[in-house]
This record gives sequence, structure tokens and C-alpha cells, in this order.
Amino acid sequence: MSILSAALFFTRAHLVAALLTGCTPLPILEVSLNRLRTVLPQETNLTTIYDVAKAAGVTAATVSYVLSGRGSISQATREKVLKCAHELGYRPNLLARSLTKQQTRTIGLVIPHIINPFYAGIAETVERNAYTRGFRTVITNTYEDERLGQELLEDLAARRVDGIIALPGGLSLAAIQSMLKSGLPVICCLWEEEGQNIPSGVGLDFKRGGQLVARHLLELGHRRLSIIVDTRPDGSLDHHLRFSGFTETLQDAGCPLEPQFIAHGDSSLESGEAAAHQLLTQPERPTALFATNDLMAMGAISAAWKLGLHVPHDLSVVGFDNIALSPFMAPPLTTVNVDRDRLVTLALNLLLGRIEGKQLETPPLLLPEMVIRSSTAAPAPERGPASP
Amino acid sequence: MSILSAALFFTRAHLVAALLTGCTPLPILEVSLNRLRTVLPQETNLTTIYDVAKAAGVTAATVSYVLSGRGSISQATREKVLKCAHELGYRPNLLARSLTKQQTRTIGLVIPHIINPFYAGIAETVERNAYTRGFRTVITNTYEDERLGQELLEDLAARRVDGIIALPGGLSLAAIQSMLKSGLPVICCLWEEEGQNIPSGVGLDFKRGGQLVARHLLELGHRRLSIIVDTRPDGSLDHHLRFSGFTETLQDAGCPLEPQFIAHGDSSLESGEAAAHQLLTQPERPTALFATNDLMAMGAISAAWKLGLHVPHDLSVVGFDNIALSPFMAPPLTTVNVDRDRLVTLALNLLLGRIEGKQLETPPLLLPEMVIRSSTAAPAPERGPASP
DNA sequence: CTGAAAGCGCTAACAA
DNA sequence: TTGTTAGCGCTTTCAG
Repeated sequence: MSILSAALFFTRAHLVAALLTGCTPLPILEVSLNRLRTVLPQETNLTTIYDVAKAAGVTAATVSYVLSGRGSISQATREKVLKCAHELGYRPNLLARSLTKQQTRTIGLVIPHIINPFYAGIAETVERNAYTRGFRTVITNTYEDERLGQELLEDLAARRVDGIIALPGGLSLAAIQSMLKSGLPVICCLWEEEGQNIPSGVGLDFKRGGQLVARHLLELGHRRLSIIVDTRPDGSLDHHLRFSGFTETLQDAGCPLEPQFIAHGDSSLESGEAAAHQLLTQPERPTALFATNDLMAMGAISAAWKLGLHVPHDLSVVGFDNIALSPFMAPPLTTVNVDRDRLVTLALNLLLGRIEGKQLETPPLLLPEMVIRSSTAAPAPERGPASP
Repeated sequence: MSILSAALFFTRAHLVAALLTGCTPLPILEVSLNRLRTVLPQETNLTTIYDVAKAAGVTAATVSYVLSGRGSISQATREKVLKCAHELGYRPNLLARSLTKQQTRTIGLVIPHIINPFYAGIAETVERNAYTRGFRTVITNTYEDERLGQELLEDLAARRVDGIIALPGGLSLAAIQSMLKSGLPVICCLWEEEGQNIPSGVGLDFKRGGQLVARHLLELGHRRLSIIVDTRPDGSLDHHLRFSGFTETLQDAGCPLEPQFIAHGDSSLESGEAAAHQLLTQPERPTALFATNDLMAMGAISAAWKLGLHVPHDLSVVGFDNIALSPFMAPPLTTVNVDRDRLVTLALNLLLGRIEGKQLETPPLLLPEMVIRSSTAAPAPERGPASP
């Protein structure tokens, strides 16, 4: 087959189309469009730029130009096009646009669970921040399931998001690495290095957070401390750090954490309540309790309430995250603040930079800070059987 | 210009391309692909089906067939294609797929504010439910801003979501109608009819909810009732119904709501606390308080706590929504349950039905139900200055 | 069972 | 200032 015959082949269909419709050659493209569209269940009669172009008596390119504000278009045609577009209820097709432009101006945010106000807060901050920088964000929940997480990551990539912000919990490092390898920028936030090679991102000094809590409680005079910690396999590792910062500080203070005062949860309210109940119904109760997130702390306060214990008089409670609810608990929760605005700003800088090809430096770990409210106080004076 | 010259025009570039690359005519499509791709900032080297096809020694169509599982492909080529796809790290481009298939298998969910656990719960339910039915969902927050809401709706349409579930708050009826007009299915959930012509959806009998609360409090013996209600212009109207159900019932019981016992909030914790503070620092305090959502109720409990008032002894508090947190407040909140699972299931049935072209009937209003927990009790016996 | 080709809606380089 | 054309990556007839 010669090159010439190939050219003929390629052309034939067009010729036929032109002949069949008896049109002048110019609108060849036009007549062949919107033809043979497979009959859709839902009658979607979306207008295209071709429709607008036809109505305005110009070409699709012209319409594209006026719509994008690029190129130089006479005032007259601009107005006419705009008018037609409006009248036809034209709405651009972002799929097509993104396909040609090779970018979606969309980022993906992967979090464990939107029901946790900590993540909801992050999501809001990311969404708003990204929006002002011209990006839409699609929020994605792993529900702490690595299989799902992997799938969702693939899906985001398949949707060609321009970049991803990934929080730990339901996301394997391998999955992320795979994205990175295919050239998709991923920024890891609050991820925990454990000797592993975490891709660039912005982290927080969780260990220090645990230390702060221990110190605060110790300073108040507590000696019988307890902890509720989230240590699930698929979960994020940072809870381990909150834990070790806490225990090591106690250890150093000569007041090691007793094994029966360690309980486990899954970061949920329910688990916090259950764990606290278990902790508080032991023969000798702890006088203070550190839950490695605010939701579990809230559960703990609830457990105390149900046992008729007064917080902070009978039990001091400390959380971690400083979610929006914390100041409104009864009592307001003492907790560890994570500067979400800063976190998100840094992460977005990193991500948008990477999207533009810049290879920015990973910023230093953020420092958590104690927020002392009313759920902690000095322990009540000992009035056990031994005291007078 | 004749038809013939047009044909020549159309062909020339192809000829040139073929000549330049010196290829046999068949792979014209192939050689011209992935050429001249504008240099992108981020080096995205995504593989396409053409790459896979080339590697496997077949055509793109064949690759498409094996990947989609459609058509009949010999076991041999299937395996070879699959292998190549895997080795090349092929990831489908959903933009392109959606563009040709004229559907995205994605629905949009528009809510006011994800930080409100009520909406977070809805979002989770929708996401999971849709997922099992083969749809991804993109969550969108209006932040109660109608301008933003309108824009986001447009954006969802532009992304060609297959359908939208819209909750009130930051969404104008006009905006929705406009979507509907262009053929995009929209299901309105928890929307409030006010004589207006609400598009199909699933609603809840909010008024009845307000009545239930009033009855409950009345039955407990309360006579000095108060309310915190969200009545913002851009907000949803259902709070008005909760309000009128409440007041009318009180009225009927011969115990009308006093004007100074009506306070306003914006559905947030902060506003609930502030409004409650105002209510509770009046010379004569109410003995019960109904907040038209749980978040404001939580704020109210917080306000009471800060004023040294005991809930429910000094003040009964009732919320609305029954968010996941409610059972874990201190005390556990008495509230009105909205059956989210049912709500979402119905909405999704409606929406997916509409997407498939079926015109299903609007289901009857859901009925709210009282959930009595520990934040309500009989009022403490009167011990004001007048009593002995 | 596989290949060729058209088309989805839009953009952008180039030509006119 | 506007038009022509190729191409983004994929699906889907229609041929063979």
C-alpha cells in the first residue's frame, strides 16, 4: 500500500460525508460532529462550542478564543459569541478541555475519614486554599482500608488530577511511590518517618506532642497516668510517636506508665469511650488520661460522665489535634494543637510548586503546642483507704 | 473552493507527516500521536493505549477491548496486552474515556459545610452507597454562599457529573432549575417546600420534628422554654419549620414561646454557645432550650457549663439531627433523629434512576423521631425569690 | 478475532 | 481578526 493510497483512504470518508450532505467543504468538520451520538438513557442535550459557533456564524476556534479570553477578537464578534453562548446555555466541557490542555486544575486530597472533625477541618482548609489558587479539590476517604486507598489513588490518577495531598491512614507507601513514579506529584502530610523513605511533604513533631502532654500532667502533680492509643496495623504511625513521647517522658521523670494503664482505640469516639471505661473501672483508677486524639478524648469524657466521675476533679483528660469541637466540650478540652493553616499552606506550596515543575525543599517539622483548657487540673487529694 | 481542494487540504498535513517520518501509511495515526505535545512543566509521561498497543504488537482498539473486557479476544493476545499494560504502568485516562462514553460514572454532592458532622455523615453515606453502585462522588461545600454554590454547581456540570444530590444551604432554586433544564439530573434532599416548586427529591417532615421536641419538653413539665434557631437568608429554610412546629405546639398547649426566649444562630457551635449565653443570663432563665441543630445544642451545653449550670438539672437541652457525636456529649444529647441511611438510599435510588432515564416518583416525607437521652429531665422545683 | 477509522468537545499553532 | 487543522486518549461501529 502506498502513501498515496493511504491518503485516499483517509480522505474517502470525508468526501463521502461532504457529498452526502451536499455541503460546501468548509463545514465538513461541523456536519460530522454530533452525529451518530449513541442514544443515551438520559437525554443530555449539552451545547458545544460548535453549536455556539454555528449560531454566531463563526468557527469553533473563535468561540474558544473569546471564551478563554485569549487571542484578539473584535468586540463585535466577541459580543455576538457571548450572547449566543448565553442563549444556548452553553457550558464548557471540562473533560475535553482537560484532555487537550493536559491538566485538570484539580488536586486530590486523600484522608482516612471525613467524619473525624480533624480531617474535616483539613479538608476545608485545603479546599478553600486551593480554590483561591485556582484549583478545585476532590476529597477522598480511605476509611482506613489500604485496598480502598490504593484504588482511590489509582482513580485520582486516572482522573488526571494535577497532584495529590495524602494523609496517612489507609494508604501504603508503595501505592504512593507508584504514583510518584508515573510522574504524579504527591505531597505527604503528617506522615511518619520510621526510618522509611517518605516522599516529600510536611510533617509534625508528634513525639514532642506526647512529651508536652506528659510534662503538663506531671507538672499538675499527676502520678497515676493512663493513655488510650490508636495502634492499628493499617492506621497511621504517628500515634506511636505520640505514645513514645509520652511514655519516655514519664519514664525519665521516674514515673513510668503502668501496663494496665495502657488501652487501645481506633481513633473513634466509640473506641475512646470503651477504652476509658475499661481504664476507669479498674480497682485503682488513674487520675489522668491522655487520648492520642480528641475524638477518643471526648469518648473518655463521656465514659467518665457515665461513671459519675467529674472531669477534671476526678480525672484529667488530654486530647490531641485541637479539633473545632474541643473548646465546646464540657469541660473544654485540654489538647495539643496542630496548626492546620500552616500545615495546609506549606503542603499546597509544595504541591503547586511541584506541579509547576519546581523541586522545592521539604520544610522542617511543624511544632505542636499545648492548649490548656479546663479538662485538666491537679489531682484530687488522695483519700483512698490508706489515708486518714 | 471546491470539494476536491478541501479534501486535498485536509490531507496534506498527513502526507507531510508520513513523508517526514518515512513510515508506512498504516501507522499514520500512531506516529502523529504523542507528537508535539506542548512541553509541560511537570514531566508527565503517562502511557496511553497506543503505547501498550505498540508494545503488544496490536492496535489500540484491541487493547481497549481487552481492558474493557468487551468483545472477543484470543487468550494469547489478551495476556500479552495485559502484560504490556502492566509493565508500562498503564493507567487509563478517565477524561478521555468519559469524553467518548458521554458519562463519568460520577455524581456530585453539594452540601453547606463538611465541618458539620451531620453533613459529614451524609457525605460518607452517599460516598459509600454510590461506590457500591459503581459511582464515585465528588463532595462540594458551598459554605452557605450562594455565589459559590452557583459556581460549584456550574463546575460540577462542566465536569459532566452524571447527576447531583443537592442539600439546601448556599444553593438557590434558580441555579438548580438551570441544571435541570440542561438535562442534568438533580435530586434535592431535605429541601423545604414553601409553596415553591421544588424539584424531585426526598424530604423530611421538619415541622413534625419541632412538634416532637415541644411535646417532649412539655411532657417533662417545662413551661419556660427557649429556642435557638438558624434563620439566615442564604441558609436552608427547614430551620423555620423546626421553629414553627415547636412554637405552634407550645401555643396550642397554652404555653406560648416568649419573645425574649428566642435567639438566633448560624448552625455553628460558636453561635450556639453565644446564643445560649444570652438566653441563660437573662434575669429569668428558661428551664429548657431547643437548638435547631445538634451543633448549636452542643454550644448551648458548653455555655451552660461555663455558667456553672447543670444539664439537665438546671437546664434541659434538645438538639436536632442526631449527629454521631450526640451520644457522646456530656450529657448525652436528647435530639431528633434523621434517618440518614434511608434518606441517602432513597435519594440515590431516585438519582440513579433518573440517570438511567427512569422518571421515578418522589417518595413521601421521611418522619423524624425523638431520641431521648440524658440532656433533658423534668425542671428543678421552682426556688425563685417568690417561693418560700 | 483484530484492524481501520471516526468521533467525543476543546485548544492552539499556523495560515490567511 | 478569524479560519483550518491536528491532536488530546479512548470507544465503538464496521470491515475483513
